Amino acid sequence: MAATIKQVAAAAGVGIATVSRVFSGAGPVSAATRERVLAAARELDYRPSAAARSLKTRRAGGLGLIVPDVTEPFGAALVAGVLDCARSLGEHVLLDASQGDPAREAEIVERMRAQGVGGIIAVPAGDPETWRPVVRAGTTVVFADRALPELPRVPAVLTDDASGVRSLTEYLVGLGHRRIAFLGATGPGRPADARERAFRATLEGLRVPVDEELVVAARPERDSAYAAAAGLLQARADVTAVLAAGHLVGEAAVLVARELDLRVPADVSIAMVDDVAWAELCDPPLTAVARSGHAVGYHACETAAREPSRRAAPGPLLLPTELVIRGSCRPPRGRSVREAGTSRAR
Amino acid sequence: MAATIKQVAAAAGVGIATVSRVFSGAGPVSAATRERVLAAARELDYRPSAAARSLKTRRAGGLGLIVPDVTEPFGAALVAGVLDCARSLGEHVLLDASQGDPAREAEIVERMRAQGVGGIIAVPAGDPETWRPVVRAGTTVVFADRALPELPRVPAVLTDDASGVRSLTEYLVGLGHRRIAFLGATGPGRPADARERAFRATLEGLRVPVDEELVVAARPERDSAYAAAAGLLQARADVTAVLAAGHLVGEAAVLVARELDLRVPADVSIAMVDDVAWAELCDPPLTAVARSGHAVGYHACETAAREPSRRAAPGPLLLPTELVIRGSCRPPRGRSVREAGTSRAR
DNA sequence: TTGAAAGCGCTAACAC
DNA sequence: GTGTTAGCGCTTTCAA
Repeated sequence: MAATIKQVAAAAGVGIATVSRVFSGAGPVSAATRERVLAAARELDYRPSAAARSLKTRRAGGLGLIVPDVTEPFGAALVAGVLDCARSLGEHVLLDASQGDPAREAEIVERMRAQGVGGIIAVPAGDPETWRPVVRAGTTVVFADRALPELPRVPAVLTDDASGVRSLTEYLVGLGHRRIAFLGATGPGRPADARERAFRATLEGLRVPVDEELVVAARPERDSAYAAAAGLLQARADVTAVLAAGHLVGEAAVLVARELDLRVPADVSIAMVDDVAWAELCDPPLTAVARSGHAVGYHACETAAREPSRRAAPGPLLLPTELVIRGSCRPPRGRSVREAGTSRAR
Repeated sequence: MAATIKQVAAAAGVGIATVSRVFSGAGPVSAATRERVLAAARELDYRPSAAARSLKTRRAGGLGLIVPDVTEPFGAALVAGVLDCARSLGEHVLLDASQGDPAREAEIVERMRAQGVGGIIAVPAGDPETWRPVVRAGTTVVFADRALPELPRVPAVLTDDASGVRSLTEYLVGLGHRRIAFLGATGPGRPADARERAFRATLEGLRVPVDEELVVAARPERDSAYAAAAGLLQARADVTAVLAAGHLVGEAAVLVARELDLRVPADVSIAMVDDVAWAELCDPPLTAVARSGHAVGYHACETAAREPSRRAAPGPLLLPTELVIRGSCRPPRGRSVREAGTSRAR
């Protein structure tokens, strides 16, 4: 169906090598010849075969992109970032979703390798064994939004969640909160660890005791998030603030508070990590830690395209987060900011 | 780097054709030989080259997917649907975002064709000329979420928006509303036409006059949506209900109502098309027309994979929508549902 | 500056 | 059942 290089060559009255030179941009071709070739090609609707080219050059090109779930706002933004960067690089992208399942991820990686992608950008599902052989085989791999400690040599682009959680925790404590619940979001691609550690560390730094009962974790599903939030808020009416470590638990906290007739922020303050669209639509709008999935994707793609040799020093690239203060947090009932400040001082 | 079929053949002590038979699944191979080949392949970490295969078979495989924006909830769901289906088909997918720009779309299509994809699924940006040559060249094309009237022969998978809007309009009128504002969402991939037409038709069918001043449209950006909603609600305090034809205008309506100190649903009822995550988190939760992007993507992918010959009769596949009633709509002030019913009868 | 020719790794006839 | 062989469309020496 499609025209081949041979037909174009014949039509233009030149050798196939010349046509190849015109299209691959390499090698010298006289302007006149180039014109003739281009005209013939246009006439025949010729389109160089990517398959043949990559068979010959042994690099197929294209970037593989693996995210847990394109439906998650952060994942979608990450994909958009990669797409934007790939576009400027002239690369195409192969996308697949791992659902955070290592077995599925392994399959996807396998297929992408067979496709001959020039590099893979992934939010890794967790199993380092999936990646070790890939890296060893020389395929460029860049981790995004999550790194695997077992593979410190693989470049990674992350958001600085620890600092985001620290800011948020300090903000809450500064408002006067002492009994702050931490709703962790573990699961695929998102072990609560970093965020939870940051929460604990900040509290300790501020000399606020960590109430273990108030640190809970949910799997990344609505049900689990809801159960965790409900269990927490029902059992402990003395909680004055909830720090949700992800938008799913944030959503759950808002819903549970409403169910329990807890007014936000009069009865409980709520804040979360991930500034998703609805944070602003909530009533009151939710204070959140914003992190840019687009930036993560864009930088990951840039890194993947860069020559491995001229890459930045090892260690993940940490992108900043931003604390967006809206109306969902207030000093705990019966205390003003001032009193809170005082009580912190003593 | 990677092992070739030749090396595997040598290692297994067989001819390359045998190895090919084992991996392509075609042709008879004795169990013993197959085992030997598989073992050798595993040993060498052999992976058939997709490039060589598609060069030979002249069908590269893979599906191209073009959406306006992966960041839109509906678009993301559509992508997820395609991914799910492609996975079960054993196909990979090439993704790109057109931003609803025909020129960009044309570029993307061009690249995908060069890649030799087996079919393209697209939410078309609007220019039929992009698609005509593709279709003529014999490439499988399936439109999703939007069809091009100029190309009636291209299979399409759509949601039945007209019926969704009709249900919603009837619901609102049934509640007693007469001055219903329609906030259209035009723009990339989403001409308000179908929804607006359904709105008008339903109103007319119900003998409710259409107030032209209350039918406005916004471009699919937050600013434009907000401006449209604000202009409408400020100019016409007598509006009792807002039907937002998309989640962006829905969001704008909620925000503007809050800004204007309009209580929902006491002062205005609000409902929208597209049941996005925040609809349930709003206070009150928003009544919405749900349509499944996942289903659209899944079916589009199935259609693209099906033999063109054994495809269903022409005409788009219409997927159902569902009216999800929540708390954001109520009879207009000073009227009960009963009165409203009465007034409708007269 | 251009053309001829040798494959890249694989599949599909066709022989055995 | 299995091996041999002829390309698929392209890039890339090497000569001319």
